[in-house]
Amino acid sequence: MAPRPRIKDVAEYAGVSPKTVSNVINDYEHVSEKTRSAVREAIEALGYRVNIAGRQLRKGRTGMITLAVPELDVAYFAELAKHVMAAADRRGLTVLLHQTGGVRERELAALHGFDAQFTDGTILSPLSLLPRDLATRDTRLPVVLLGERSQPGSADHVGIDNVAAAREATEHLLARGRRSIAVVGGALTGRQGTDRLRTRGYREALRAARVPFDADLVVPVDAFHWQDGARAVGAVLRRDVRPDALLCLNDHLALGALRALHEAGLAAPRDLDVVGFDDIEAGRFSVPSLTTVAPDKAAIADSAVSLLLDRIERHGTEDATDHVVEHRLVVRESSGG
Amino acid sequence: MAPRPRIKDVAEYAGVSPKTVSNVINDYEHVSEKTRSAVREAIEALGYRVNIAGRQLRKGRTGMITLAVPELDVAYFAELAKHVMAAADRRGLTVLLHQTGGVRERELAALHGFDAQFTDGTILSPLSLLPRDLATRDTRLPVVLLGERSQPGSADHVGIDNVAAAREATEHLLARGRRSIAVVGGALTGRQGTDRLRTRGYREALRAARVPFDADLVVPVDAFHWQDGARAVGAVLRRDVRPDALLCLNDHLALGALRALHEAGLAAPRDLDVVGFDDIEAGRFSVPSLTTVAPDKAAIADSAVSLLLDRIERHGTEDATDHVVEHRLVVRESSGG
DNA sequence: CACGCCGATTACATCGATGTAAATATGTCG
DNA sequence: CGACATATTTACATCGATGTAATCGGCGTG
Repeated sequence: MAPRPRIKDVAEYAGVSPKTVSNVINDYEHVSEKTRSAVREAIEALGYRVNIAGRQLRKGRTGMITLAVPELDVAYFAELAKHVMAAADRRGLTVLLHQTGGVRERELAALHGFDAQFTDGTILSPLSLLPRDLATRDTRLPVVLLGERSQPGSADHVGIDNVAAAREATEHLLARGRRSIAVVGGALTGRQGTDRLRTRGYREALRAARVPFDADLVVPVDAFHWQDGARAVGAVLRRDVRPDALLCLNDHLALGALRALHEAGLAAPRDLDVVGFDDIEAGRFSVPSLTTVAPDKAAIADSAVSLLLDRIERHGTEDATDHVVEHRLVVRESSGG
Repeated sequence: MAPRPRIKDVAEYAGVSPKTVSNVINDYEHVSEKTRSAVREAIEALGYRVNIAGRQLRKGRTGMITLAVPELDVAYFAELAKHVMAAADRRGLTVLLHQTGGVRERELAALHGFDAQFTDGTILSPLSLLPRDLATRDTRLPVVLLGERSQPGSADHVGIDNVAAAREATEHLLARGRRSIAVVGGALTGRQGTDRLRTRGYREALRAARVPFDADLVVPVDAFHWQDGARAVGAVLRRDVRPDALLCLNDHLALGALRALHEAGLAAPRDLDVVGFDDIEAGRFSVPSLTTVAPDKAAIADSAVSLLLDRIERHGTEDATDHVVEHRLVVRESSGG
């Protein structure tokens, strides 16, 4: 098996210097039409491809960015990844996709590790990262954070207004006459994560409607998967008084909850309402279909990529910015009967 | 902003040669404990990180492989990607994930394009690739195909026995007394794709049970998404005689079908049975839960990575092999009343 | 026809890390 | 103590591509 041809081989084949071949490849303007086509032919004939390592070593840029999300089999992240790849593609970038499992150590690796220094920058959707991890990060490596806003000013950030989104969802349930609304996946203490923010929005809505807050209705979960939603329903149903609505902090939880409710002989919206977050495709086709807060994923992806590219190109030392993208409440069967 | 330190800077700081630093980084055995720790300190002090481009240029391998799938928001591929990443991780490889959209041009790019020459090898799940695309491919670039077996012998391949799987699923429906089984996503002609093979298994089961085959029951779809399953149900229900079972060639189709049936006032398994393929998580939590053919995704991922690694390391010119991994029928509510 | 100009092409150094082989240090044994 | 084996460290070349600056060649002009 012949080794891969190098630029030098192409040069010899075409009877020119290596640099001329490079000039052709990079569309340098001062190359005569004749040499240009001769080189093109040589490239074709030898099946030559640029060696990215060599180019990167010389140029200092890879044209690749890393997208690090907790898990791909969480539909929200898969859908988001799709948008990010599309946005990157439009700008001539390639995406290296990475799963962190939501584990701090691997989120750190996304910031500092192999990928981070290999690609030109990182878009990270953190779950466990601590504020100090960001404070002490190597600012030479461009980063954009999605979702959680760990520490204002520590890095560019893109996300929806989680407090407002949760408030609107809760208002919707209140407007339907629901008064005992459980927050599945909610959190009162702990890190300033999405769960905290959404729980705050929920409380704001309650207060505005003068509905007393009951800490018992905040149901914590281990993770944001289907089975956690199902388990949470188990816990909720063991209470003396059954809530009349579930505000689930993502769609997987909500869909798992719908399933568990079904098994318990209950149905939304007949017996209680169910609302989720993320607007994943499964929620459009579930029975009942799922009311959800739909973030503008395309806008998130687009902002993230363009912010990152700014940082990369400007070696940006400007202050970190915070981009808030649109969301809207999509009312479907699970709270719309 | 200080430039990133190079190995040379570390060497100067520690008072040794660059090569010694390299030796420490690569855990070369003959380095005295004293220099080792001095170098470690220097690395720490300067915040040094290996420059992958330099290393790769020298070593010739990237330690990265490409995984190219049609779409990440098809749950099966997202779940598969997760397994592939885990398998790669165990072998010290990083995965570059790529979406082809199922478009031939981009599947070709996965074989020959940027990624293919950049990473050490490619695992490709093709949809539109033609046999000749594989016949003419550059065999210097290691490739493993998943799912469709385009052309025996053209490249290593990993998949389940689609014919047997479809036969078993059909036998299951026949055993439940179903006699009019529609194949949603089925195909009688066209490429030797998964759909063809599964349709063949379906027919084999019918023949064995002496149930006449009705070509009208083969319902083609545009794509294998939820909405296509829903649409197919619309078509099926417009027929004079309603089938008593739907064999959907993936779970998304099946779940879309369940939803459409619900809207039509029908329910599985009461009015008809529904079976899918892939065993995606959504099918475990749907109402009703979904009977499905579960491929051993972990095994697929593991075989694929290890086959690819073989090719890479042995510059394998051996004949292409074909790995068949296990599958099993998981019977749930949608055909288990 | 000599000169200057500009477009086309090339020689050479360089990006950062590491393999090779040689040089140097350390240790062992008779 | 000297010879020799072994352990540690180093100089140098190299991986492939491209930026810099120098060279080459053709053309118009005085």
